[in-house]
Amino acid sequence: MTKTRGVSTKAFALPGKDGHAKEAGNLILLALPPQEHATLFSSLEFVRLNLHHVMHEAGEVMRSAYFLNTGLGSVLTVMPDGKSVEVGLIGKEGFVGTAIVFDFKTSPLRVVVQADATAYRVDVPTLRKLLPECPVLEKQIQRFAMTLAMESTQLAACNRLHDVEERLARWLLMSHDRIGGDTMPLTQEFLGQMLGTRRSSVSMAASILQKAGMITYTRGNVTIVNRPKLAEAACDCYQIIQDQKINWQAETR
Amino acid sequence: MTKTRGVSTKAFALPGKDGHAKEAGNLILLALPPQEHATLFSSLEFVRLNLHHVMHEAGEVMRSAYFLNTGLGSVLTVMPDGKSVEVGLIGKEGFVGTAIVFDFKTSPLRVVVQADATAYRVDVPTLRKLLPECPVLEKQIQRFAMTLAMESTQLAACNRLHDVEERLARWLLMSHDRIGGDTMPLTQEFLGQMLGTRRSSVSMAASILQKAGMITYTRGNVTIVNRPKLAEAACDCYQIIQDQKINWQAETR
DNA sequence: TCAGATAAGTGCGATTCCGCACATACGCTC
DNA sequence: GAGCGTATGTGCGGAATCGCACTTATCTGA
Repeated sequence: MTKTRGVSTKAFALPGKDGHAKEAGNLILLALPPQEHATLFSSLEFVRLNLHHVMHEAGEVMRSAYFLNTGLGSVLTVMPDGKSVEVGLIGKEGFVGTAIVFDFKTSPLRVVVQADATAYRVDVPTLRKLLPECPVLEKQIQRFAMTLAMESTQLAACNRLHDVEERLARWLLMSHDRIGGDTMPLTQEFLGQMLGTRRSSVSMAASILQKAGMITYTRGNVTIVNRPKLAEAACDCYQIIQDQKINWQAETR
Repeated sequence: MTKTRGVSTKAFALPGKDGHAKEAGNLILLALPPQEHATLFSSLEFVRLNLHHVMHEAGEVMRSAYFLNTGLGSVLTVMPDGKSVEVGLIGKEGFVGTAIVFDFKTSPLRVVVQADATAYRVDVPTLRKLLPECPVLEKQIQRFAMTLAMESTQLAACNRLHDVEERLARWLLMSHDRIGGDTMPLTQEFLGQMLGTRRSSVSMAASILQKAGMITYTRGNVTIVNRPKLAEAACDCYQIIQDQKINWQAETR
């Protein structure tokens, strides 16, 4: 596990489905006061989520919520014609199912797993029952929801104003930040859905980044080989989003 | 005042700066229970906001929050180079300053007034002090914040995937919904900032809509003359956002 | 080892949008 | 009503992207 950015890395053990203790990497869980942790404890189920597993489907009733430990999830707006655009990324710093905390039953967004992930899952009815007893948890999820919302507004502008190559570089950096290694399981088709563009546009852009020595890729895998150079190719949006999160993390009443 | 969509239209009087009673059109205020209304009462200041007045500047500390009665506000993501994209609209159904309720001091978004507006303004420190005594208000603002966030994700996809003409039509419909009359004070330059495109692209698109008999416009003013036809020219996003809001309004635990 | 499935490379015409510039038209003020 | 500031119309070449289709490469499993 990598650094946890200012939050205690002291992991605690929770029981997994298979009876083995698992390490919690999720930063929201790690930061909970002991009594809230104790309250949640028995309701969390450790799960492994496969690549492209759909955690929430757009418009459908949400049945589970997830605290990711490893891997990451993509939040997508899906159009009636099937086209999609990514509007947010959720890793171990966050929570999948923010709308639940505001008493909504459905969400218009799809959330899919990128890279195999591990998470603690909780049933929505259970979570609703426990939330009143966990004010810190509720507040943390709410704040994360707003952080995610702000990220989506920046991505909205980025997707409107910047070209594919810049956005691809930006996207790779954002994912790289939340994944252990330098190699990520990605197809160009998938990247097209994230960036809201054609696969062939991704192909051209990826080819340019590869020739420039920033990345290499083979069928279904992208490896970042020169991150600083990749950061130069990305638009400012990457840094803007980073800075925003840092600012907001620091801001408390 | 128009219909208030399922919320009691019984207006209540609040003292204005000039001592005269003003009518509250803001739906959140109207739906408050009497005791919360009483708590807020004396802290609200009736204000008139001029066209293009900046209610919140991106990145700056928020000093006031606003409950709009008439007119509307645009929420914008602003890029370092000055380009901008609209990511949300706030009218009398909402609240300007949602981040405050989650204990954030700043917001990365600019909120500007479109069409002259009237609002109840409250100082941020005062609001923070009163919120613990107003759980219904807090919950309502939080839910509105999420609704706005979901709207922004749909706009993100729309701005990425649809062309200027469709987006312009969509935008005019959305604004028309929240403004009393059919004529709106809009320049093409302003519309370009909303849609994240060049003024001249707006000029071309507006010209097409005018020739098709949907709108007319003169220097700084746009009038909608055939709304149904305009709705046909807009992308599905208009209807999708409408439906989402209706769904979410109905959803309570 | 071969067949089928899936991923990636490439080409092409059409379209949209870009940045920029300049001309024109409108409305306000003196 | 003359002049000025601002809004709008329009044109141009170029760049990015689109939609589509076809080829090539790679992986997988029978």
